[in-house]
Amino acid sequence: MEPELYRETVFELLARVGKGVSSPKRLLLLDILAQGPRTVEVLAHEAGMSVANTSQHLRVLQRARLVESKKRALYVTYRVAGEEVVGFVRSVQQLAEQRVTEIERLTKDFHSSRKGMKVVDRNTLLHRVRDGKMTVVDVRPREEYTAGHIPGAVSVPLHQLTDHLKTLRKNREIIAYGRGPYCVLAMKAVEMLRKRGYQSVRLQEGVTDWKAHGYKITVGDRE
Amino acid sequence: MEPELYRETVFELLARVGKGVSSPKRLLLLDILAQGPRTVEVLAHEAGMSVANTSQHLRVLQRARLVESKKRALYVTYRVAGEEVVGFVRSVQQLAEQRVTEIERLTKDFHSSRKGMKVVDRNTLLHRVRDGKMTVVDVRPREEYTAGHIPGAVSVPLHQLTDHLKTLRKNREIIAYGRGPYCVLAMKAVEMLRKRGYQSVRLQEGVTDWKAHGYKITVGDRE
DNA sequence: TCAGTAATCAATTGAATACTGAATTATAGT
DNA sequence: ACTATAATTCAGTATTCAATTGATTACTGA
Repeated sequence: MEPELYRETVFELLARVGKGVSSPKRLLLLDILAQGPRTVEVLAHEAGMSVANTSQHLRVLQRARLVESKKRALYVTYRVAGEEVVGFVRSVQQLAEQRVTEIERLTKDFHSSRKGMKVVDRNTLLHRVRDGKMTVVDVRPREEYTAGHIPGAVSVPLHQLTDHLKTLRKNREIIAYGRGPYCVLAMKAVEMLRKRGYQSVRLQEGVTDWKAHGYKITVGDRE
Repeated sequence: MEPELYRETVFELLARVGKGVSSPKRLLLLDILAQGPRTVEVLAHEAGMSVANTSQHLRVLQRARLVESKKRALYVTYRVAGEEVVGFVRSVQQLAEQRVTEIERLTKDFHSSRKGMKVVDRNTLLHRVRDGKMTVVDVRPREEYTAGHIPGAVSVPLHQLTDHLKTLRKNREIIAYGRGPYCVLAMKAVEMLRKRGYQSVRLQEGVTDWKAHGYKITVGDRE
């Protein structure tokens, strides 16, 4: 084999990983899978795409060895193929946020278009919680909360938010967080709370980033 | 703007970075640019592709903000848009090498198909050099050697290798290195040396990795 | 101003990709 | 064996992408 052919073939294979993160849908799927394993159906639903399409994107991700699957009974469960993959996807996001200025602009536009939507970073959260000024609310589904959440956070899945309203005091600031910086759940929660007169802000990131920075997390949901 | 639309748009933008590294040719271009800035013509030549095609790939990379260009006189010089980009490309390569098993297999096949092509890692190099058992040879073009090379390495650009043969002793082991793990220059050099009876091996990586691991490098070419 | 050169742009081709909806496969429960 | 369900595969269509070719732009130096 000629060296040139070898190099060409290697780069072809390297590009597989790149192809994995070259589509918005696949990045979204990876973002969801970073939260924990999912079946194809659930993934399709959460990503808002058809099952067939999801399955095909997953095949691409699997070829790139970014995810792996396991069949149990009727269900095929996909998971990220290791913690390095989560880190890699994070690095794509960070590089993009840092360099692709359109993202910053879009985010600014988005927040100003729905004014009142305040965002808060990890440090601010820690300080205000320490001062007892804030209630931290985890809006993800119960299972994800159980799998790992910010210490002291209360589990209030988005669809149960209205029921939990009475337990929340209006004069206390509420900080909601979800899956990540682009988590629609958290955004909707904050919006809803503000509409009803609560002082509510959103944490800039989700649990993945929290954990990635070495902050403590709590597992389980028993008091 | 709806949260869903925002999320969708953000992921679209994130995917730009992914698209940048989703084509073998673009990965190759980035690999070359990691060595230092280049004009379009030079890039096209080194990558073995047409100028127009190169230019178009560069446009994709620029949209992803992975490279940036500067026009001076007739020439447009491209460079990686920061050290983070080099790190990112490295992380793509590492993830792929680690996970895409086909790469390992291919590499093994390649080396066994041209037997005698020995590869050596950084540690081995350091030890044997310390023992005075090895001559280290940098086969890249002079400018790249000047921009930064392994301490103690001699600059012998590939096309001048035959001229330099007389200065090399046959009973002394020669270790050649080039731009990176897939550097065709280094492979050809080793092959040529072995054909002429020299004991020659290739360093597994190039200067970029050497530097990335915090090892010292020497700049300049005056004795 | 004009010839020459580097780079980009525009138009085109064929190949690869994304998505949909229907057919197919695999498995569980009855 | 039969039905229901999860997932994959397939066929078809629309879109995007890679690469080539030739034209165009931008600049230099005579």
